[in-house]
Amino acid sequence: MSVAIRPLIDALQRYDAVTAEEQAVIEALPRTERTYANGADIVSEGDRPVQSCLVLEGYAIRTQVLEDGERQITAIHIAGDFVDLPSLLLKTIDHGVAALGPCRVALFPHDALRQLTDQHPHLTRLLWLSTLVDAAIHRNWIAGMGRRLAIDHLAHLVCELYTRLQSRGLVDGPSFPFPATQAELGDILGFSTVHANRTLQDLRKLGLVRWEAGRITIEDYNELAARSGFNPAYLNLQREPR
Amino acid sequence: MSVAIRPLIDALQRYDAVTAEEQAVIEALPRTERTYANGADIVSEGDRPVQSCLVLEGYAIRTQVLEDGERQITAIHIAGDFVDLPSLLLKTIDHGVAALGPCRVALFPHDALRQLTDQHPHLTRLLWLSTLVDAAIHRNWIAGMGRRLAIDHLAHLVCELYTRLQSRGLVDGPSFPFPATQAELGDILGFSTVHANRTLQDLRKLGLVRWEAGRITIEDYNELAARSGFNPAYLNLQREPR
DNA sequence: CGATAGCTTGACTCACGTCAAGCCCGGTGG
DNA sequence: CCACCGGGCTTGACGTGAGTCAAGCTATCG
Repeated sequence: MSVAIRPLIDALQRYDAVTAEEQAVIEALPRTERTYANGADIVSEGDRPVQSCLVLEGYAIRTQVLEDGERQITAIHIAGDFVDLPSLLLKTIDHGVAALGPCRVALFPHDALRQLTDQHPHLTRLLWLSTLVDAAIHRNWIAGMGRRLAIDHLAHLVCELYTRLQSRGLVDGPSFPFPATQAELGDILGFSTVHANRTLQDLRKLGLVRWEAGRITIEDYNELAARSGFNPAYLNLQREPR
Repeated sequence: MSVAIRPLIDALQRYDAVTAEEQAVIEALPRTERTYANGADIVSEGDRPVQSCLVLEGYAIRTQVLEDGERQITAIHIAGDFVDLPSLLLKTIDHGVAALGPCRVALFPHDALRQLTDQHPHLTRLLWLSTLVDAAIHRNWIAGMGRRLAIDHLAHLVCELYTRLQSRGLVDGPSFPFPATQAELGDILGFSTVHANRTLQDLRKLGLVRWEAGRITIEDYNELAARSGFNPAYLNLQREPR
């Protein structure tokens, strides 16, 4: 039972030391576990959730559906990410959360989390920090969408995912699972499905990545990072007093 | 002296009641005031700030410069916004903060803010919330850049700015100051300068906005909001227990 | 062994970028 | 007072990155 929560503690440990007492506080949090199938809604747009959702295994995405029915994915969350923590304070949620591939999550009631923020300032800062890193990732997506060519935007995304997964021990050498279809890749990057396909092929032809059967393999990280200007500093993966 | 800090308290009051005691805590925070000229750097990319910056008057922007020298503006901050609060926890800052037009700010040392987070959980939650609203704004920019036509993306921005300024009492009827050049508008929306100009003209020709001499006047808010799918819910401007 | 979801390709269109020139206006200095 | 300058705005001509439409292909699964 206390095993289930490990991904969160490990994620926070990357930012700053989490004391044994703080770990016990996290492990004592009431929670329920749930598994969602690929594509299932975890939180629907417009809900007022009374609990927050942490990814234990797999991927969750935030999605926004626009007036004309087009969809934009605004964030990708990996195991250890507290996807829906903002709903603790942001009462109105204007986007949905869905499973990308099969996804196991833990749900924490808001009152228990709020109590934690009343009693444990350092843990609160670490949770706050995790939402600030999400915002830093958002800003990098904005820069990519506004100013990068399609191929470099995609290259940057691959570097970002690789680095985030790697920091949690979720990669196999240069390769990691990523169960998105090309239509979903388009929704992530802001491309049409056709253009997502062509851009992927361009990266393949350059010998930079392989992407098949729900798995990405990086063939030349240095070139990917160089051409897309990827610099992992914004992910704040160094341990510092926070 | 206690007047200077009013914009922050007013901003937080929009989210939830701030008690007299909490107001006193904010007013007691040590701080210095500074004024920057149009375009001046407030925080440079790569700095490790030891203080956080609140906008008192005018506008501040976050900017990211890409490998090829192109610039993307990733956020616009108005009076009452705690622009640089993330640097309290996010030790590595991968973007710059600059003045858009003349800008007056207050600078708060990090150790005082950290102490506040140790002692005042409710205030901490409100500050946290303000950074969560920033992230929600980022997600809407992502959706706009990825999925909206230029003209609707611009219309959405105008609605967003108007609503945020209005919630702080910073508009004159349908009109508000906005000292960006068209080149800067392009950097905000991810357009070339030429396209920013043409898109603006399209909005003008439709009779939806006027934009002259550093001032935006909304001529038809309903149509702007309708065509761009603007829904202010994500700004979380209702008072709720947080 | 169809059915279906996902991938790939080609042909064509269009939104937006680039390049280049001209205009307007306020500021500066002779 | 006027010539000059530069920043910002506007316009036209043209190129290109990405979208759309449509079809065929491939793999998986009941």
